[in-house]
Amino acid sequence: MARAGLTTETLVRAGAELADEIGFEQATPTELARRLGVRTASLYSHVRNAHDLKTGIALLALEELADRASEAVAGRAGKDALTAFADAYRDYALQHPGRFAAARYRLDPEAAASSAGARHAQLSRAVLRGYDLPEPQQTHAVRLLGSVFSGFVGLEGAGGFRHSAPDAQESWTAILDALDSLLRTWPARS
Amino acid sequence: MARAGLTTETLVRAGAELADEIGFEQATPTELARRLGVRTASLYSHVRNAHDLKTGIALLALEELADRASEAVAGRAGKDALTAFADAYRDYALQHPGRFAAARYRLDPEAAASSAGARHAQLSRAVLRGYDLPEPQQTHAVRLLGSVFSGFVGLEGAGGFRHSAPDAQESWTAILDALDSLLRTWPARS
DNA sequence: GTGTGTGCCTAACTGGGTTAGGCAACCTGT
DNA sequence: ACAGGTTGCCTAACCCAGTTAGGCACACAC
Repeated sequence: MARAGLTTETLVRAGAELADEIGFEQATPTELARRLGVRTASLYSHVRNAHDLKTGIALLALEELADRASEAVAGRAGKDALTAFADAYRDYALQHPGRFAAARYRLDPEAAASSAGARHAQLSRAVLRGYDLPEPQQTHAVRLLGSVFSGFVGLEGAGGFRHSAPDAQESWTAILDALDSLLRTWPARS
Repeated sequence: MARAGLTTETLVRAGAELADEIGFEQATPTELARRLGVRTASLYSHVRNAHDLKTGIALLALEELADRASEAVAGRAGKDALTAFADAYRDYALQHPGRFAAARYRLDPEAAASSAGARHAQLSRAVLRGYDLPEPQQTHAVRLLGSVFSGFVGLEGAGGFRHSAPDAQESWTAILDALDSLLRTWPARS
């Protein structure tokens, strides 16, 4: 019997493809093994268990997302940077729904530490450089941006905007305009 | 053997409790039956299957959330209404994490139609009455609010703000200030 | 007290996740 | 070219969740 040449890397990448096709939750070891033409038990030489596999996919997705965001922000500032950053995020979610769902998978502290989480935080702050906010407003703004992007994309993916006009793209543009305007005039403190 | 007096209603309410205690995903028919001192198969006289049970919990949560939001918005306007609405949403999520997760459960169109979805949409628009935005800006603003609240609460629940200062409450307040200010000066169009 | 309906049961099956242990394909050195 | 060890993938087995079919007995209606 020919060896399939599995590695942890292979499994995680194939798992990510699978997640994009059938959904992150449905990307089980059993289904993955089926796709790879291999018995389920064979996966367990390369990943500890199902959770481990999912964690691997999540880490891959976070890395890819950070790569794209980083590419988007490079050489841009102000609203340009904000828009490019936001679009990188949303486009990734639309092109890779399974991976994006994975990126929201709850990581245990150990996995979280080895994740691209820190890069994401840095990138958000880089976007805000053009707006010149003092601490702690900058942290609040980072959290606002994270909330809006994650919330919008989550709702869009769940079909929340599908059955009402205008379409999601239009709202997305308007919301980015609004955020830009907000960041330029962030209220000092009430 | 004494009858347990199960009904669909009982199961859904017990399921909601269970979800709050151990998580929505973990609130399985098996575990629910254990809690109720009943065999798993016995549940199937009252709910069609596991998905049906989860849908029931989701509908309950959406109803409860709409009740709270409605109560919060009544008799308030402008920033008052915005804050009360937002807090109702967030407080519910903090007090009932399982139910809140259920509220984000993907419903099939039939269930969605019978859900409190329409009430939620109405309530968002009611909050915005005080800000007097023309269409289509109002729709964009509704979607922005939905995105921010759902995103923030989602990130907070996932522990996204737990390991950095300042604490989530402070950012929440700042973000509501910022949103109020944004809504009062929403950019006409670029 | 008897009959009837139905609530919860037992039994059995499907399918996913996981572990233990074995066989054979590959690599390494001669 | 071949013998050694290594290791990749296998078979076999088990557990646990979800689900269905069918039966017993409790509770109410008379």
